[in-house]
Amino acid sequence: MSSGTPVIVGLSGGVDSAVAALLLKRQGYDVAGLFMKNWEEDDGDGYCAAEEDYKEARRVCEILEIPLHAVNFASEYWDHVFSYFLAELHAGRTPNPDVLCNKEIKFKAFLEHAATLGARYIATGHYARVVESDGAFRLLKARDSNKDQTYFLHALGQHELARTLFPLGDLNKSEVRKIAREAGLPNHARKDSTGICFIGERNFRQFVARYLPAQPGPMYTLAGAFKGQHQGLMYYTIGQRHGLGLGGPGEAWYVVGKDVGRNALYIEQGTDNPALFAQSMSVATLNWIAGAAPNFPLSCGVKTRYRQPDQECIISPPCDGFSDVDFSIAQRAITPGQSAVFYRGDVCLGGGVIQAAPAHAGALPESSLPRQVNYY
RNA sequence: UGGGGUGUCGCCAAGCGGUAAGGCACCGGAUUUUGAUUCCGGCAUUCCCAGGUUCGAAUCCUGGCACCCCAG
Repeated sequence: MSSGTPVIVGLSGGVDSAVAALLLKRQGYDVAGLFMKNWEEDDGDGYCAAEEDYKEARRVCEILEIPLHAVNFASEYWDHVFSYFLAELHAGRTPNPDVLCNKEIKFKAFLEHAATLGARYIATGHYARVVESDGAFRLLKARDSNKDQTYFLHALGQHELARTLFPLGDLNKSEVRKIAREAGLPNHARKDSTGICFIGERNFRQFVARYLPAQPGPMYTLAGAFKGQHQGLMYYTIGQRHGLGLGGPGEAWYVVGKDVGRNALYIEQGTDNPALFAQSMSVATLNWIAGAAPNFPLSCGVKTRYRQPDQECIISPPCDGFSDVDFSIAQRAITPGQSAVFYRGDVCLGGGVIQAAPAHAGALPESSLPRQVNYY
């Protein structure tokens, strides 16, 4: 069945996508690679990271003896991912651009482009699994629980999963590197990439400052005590410790809230400060991978951030697009703008964007509640 | 210019004659396809200044200087 089926693999220059291509080829697919450049470097680092990635992708294709296509989705990336990223930051929230990047670029622009090239499937080096039964596709966590990336894939749907292969879903990272090494792939020991996808690892504050100029403002405790100046609300996120510059007596200080209207940052002391914990949250822009919403109330697991163990929760029926999610155990630093992703065992059900979470102690001033941003 | 108190890393803060704890902040690294969190490492040859006593002082003595409090 796989024999001769045309597949296009998104090649980043890293080990994972290279091994994905290798495995598909071994399985008999008609494999071609595609290198995406979605970000125009202009920060004068001397050399261009994308250039290096492209070279690696080329070398991989030479060894695998497969063709390599290249495409530039920089304008799509800017319009559908980065502009949202900036708008959310501007609104005092903490966006997850990679979730949107998957939805809008890798599993949309790329998927459509691959179709025009004649591909039946696209494939990536994501650690995740797709399983089909009776025509229904389910997204499952990767076998390597340490590398599972379903968190970033929760915004996909049936249309995308039906056309996607994740060849690494049953492998551990160490096995992937071993396969790469034994196959003589030059990038077998290349360091895992981090940072925003296609943009790369940056000093977050310096990077954001190029698009959203610093607007210093006051820092207050929830009781209203002035503690100093912050550099700009967009540079901080809930639960953040560093960058406040506050020494002195007592425990470390953490961000517990923002007030965009007053340009004020709220802080409290101690990693376990009650103001950092919430028993529930509201989630919007929900996507259900199955294509239809489940029955509510739904008892399931949830991640409020990448690599967090699943937490027990109950999802209430949506109302005007918002669902309340109650935790069994209060959660720390629930952050508006971040993704809440729901699971039942290994099955990723879908997820949405966190809107707000009432903290245990010290309700923030009303004006500090983040406003929702429309972006879909 | 009477009395009392205090001056140790950017900020808190141990030490009270034996050769400068710790925390916070900051910097670097690890972890990480967001942002965070977390973890590891670095961070005062020097204790307000100047003399003195002592084998040896941040710790004792003398004299300055600075700040705080209470009285005027």
